[in-house]
Amino acid sequence: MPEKRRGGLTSEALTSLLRARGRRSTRQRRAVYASLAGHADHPTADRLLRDVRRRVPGLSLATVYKTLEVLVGVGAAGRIADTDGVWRYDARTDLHDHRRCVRCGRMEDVELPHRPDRIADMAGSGFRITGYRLELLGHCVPCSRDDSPATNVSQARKGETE
Amino acid sequence: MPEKRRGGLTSEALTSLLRARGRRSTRQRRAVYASLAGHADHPTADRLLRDVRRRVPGLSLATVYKTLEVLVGVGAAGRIADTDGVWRYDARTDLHDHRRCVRCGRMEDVELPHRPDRIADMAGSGFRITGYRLELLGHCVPCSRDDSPATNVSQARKGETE
DNA sequence: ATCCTTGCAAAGCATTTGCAGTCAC
DNA sequence: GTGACTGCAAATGCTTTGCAAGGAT
Repeated sequence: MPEKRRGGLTSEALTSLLRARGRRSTRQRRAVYASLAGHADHPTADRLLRDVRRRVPGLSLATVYKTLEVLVGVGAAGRIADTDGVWRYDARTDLHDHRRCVRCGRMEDVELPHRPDRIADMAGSGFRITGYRLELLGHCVPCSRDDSPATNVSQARKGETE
Repeated sequence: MPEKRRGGLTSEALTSLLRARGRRSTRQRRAVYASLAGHADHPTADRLLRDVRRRVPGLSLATVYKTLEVLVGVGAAGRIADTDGVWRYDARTDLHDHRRCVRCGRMEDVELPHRPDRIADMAGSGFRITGYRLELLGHCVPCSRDDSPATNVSQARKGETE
């Protein structure tokens, strides 16, 4: 389902960005970025590997991780700690929130009507708030059709209590 | 700093709860729970091990994990996925939010004035919201005194982009 | 021709699991 | 006495690291 550009940088823009930061533009990096930008959800490194390998056969998982670190470093990607302890990546680097399906583990962007600055008031007793992280939990559209097999149940293995 | 009961169940109440659920009340379980209930922050399994070992010398990390699983199972504790991918535990099981110091990694409870049901409106396009997770990020009081050495910098190692 | 990147394999961590001995009931 | 629990050690799964060979500039 992915592979369609969903915004993000063009291949050339990515190359410029990398060079501007003293990093090289390689086939692997362009391909990983293209795949990431093509995902509306927030793929894990492993997911990206399987995806990109169709175009770059020899690609290794270590390279995916190293590449993602570079992409995050130059500001072309963001890294999100999922509640199941796995890193997820995102071609969007602006502030936004997420929603995660507790059944299949899928994580998507959400546009909240009010990105509250009110949050700052929530501090309390001297804590100096610099940001926050909001994750909505629930059931995504496919998983709401209750009996259909979960898209990717394996990703939902560890639940969170709270 | 910890070891003072901060609410939570008495030793007897914990024993009753465990028995009611068909589990046994052991020295290890009571000690782990007592330590957990004595923490205002949200300790990791490793932190609890170091803490409880002062009272129960031979305690193993595996037992701490198994115990925490049982405590969560009987509703005596909650488990929170930290943004650095490490599990943290909490003797509070009611709904509440957290704030985390981005410098020392310390995570504490926050009482938000409005535990919004507004959140439910944030759904969008068929996503059925069942809950959410809000984590305020910032600098805790000790870490706000900028030059003081961080309480526990090691816990802050992995940052989050967003 | 540099020296940054890649891919492999091995190492690191937090967490989980298997199993014989031990303890709560 | 029995079966659940403990502690050790080994296994797991994700991520990182070391290093020789390869590729971008």
